[in-house]
Amino acid sequence: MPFWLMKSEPEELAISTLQKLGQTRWDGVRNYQARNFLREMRDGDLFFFYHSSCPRPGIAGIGRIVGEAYPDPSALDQRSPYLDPKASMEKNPWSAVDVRFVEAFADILDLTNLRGRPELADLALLKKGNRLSVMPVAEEEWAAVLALR
DNA sequence: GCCAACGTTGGC
DNA sequence: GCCAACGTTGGC
Repeated sequence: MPFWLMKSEPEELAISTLQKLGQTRWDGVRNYQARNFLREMRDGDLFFFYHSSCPRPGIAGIGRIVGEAYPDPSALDQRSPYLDPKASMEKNPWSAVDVRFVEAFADILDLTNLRGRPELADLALLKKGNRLSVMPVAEEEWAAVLALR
C-alpha cells in the first residue's frame, strides 16, 4: 500500500478541520507532477497531512484516500480561487481526491525536528528545492516518521 | 517582507 | 526547442 504526503495551508484546511468534517475533497492542485501523484492514489492509501506556510510548518497527522481521483470541480468554478479559465467540462486537466480523517498527532512534527533526523534524509519533503504539494513517501520513511510521534 | 528555487509562458 | 521573464511556493 503506497504512502503519500500532502501539503495544506492550515488557514485553508487544517488537520483539526478535517477531524471535524470527517471527510472532504482535496482540490486545487495545479501542478502536473502533483496531479499525476493524485491519479496514482488508490482507495485506502494513507498520507501525512502537512501544514505549510504557517508559524510552525510540519506533519500534523494522517489521512486516508477515499476512492480514486476524479476531475477537479474547482477548476470550473467561477467563484473558486482555483478556477482555471482554460479548463472545460470536456477538457479538465486537473484532479481531486476525497480524503478522510485518520489521526491528529498530539504534537506537530515540525520541520526543524524532521530535518534533524538522519533516518529521514530520503524524505522528498526535505530535499532541497522541493515545492511539490503532493509526493510519495517510502515505507521506511513512513515508519520512521510514525516512530517520532 | 525577503529570497531561493522551481514551474510556466511566450517570443523567436 | 531555447531561454528570458515572470509567477508561485514556502521557509525564515
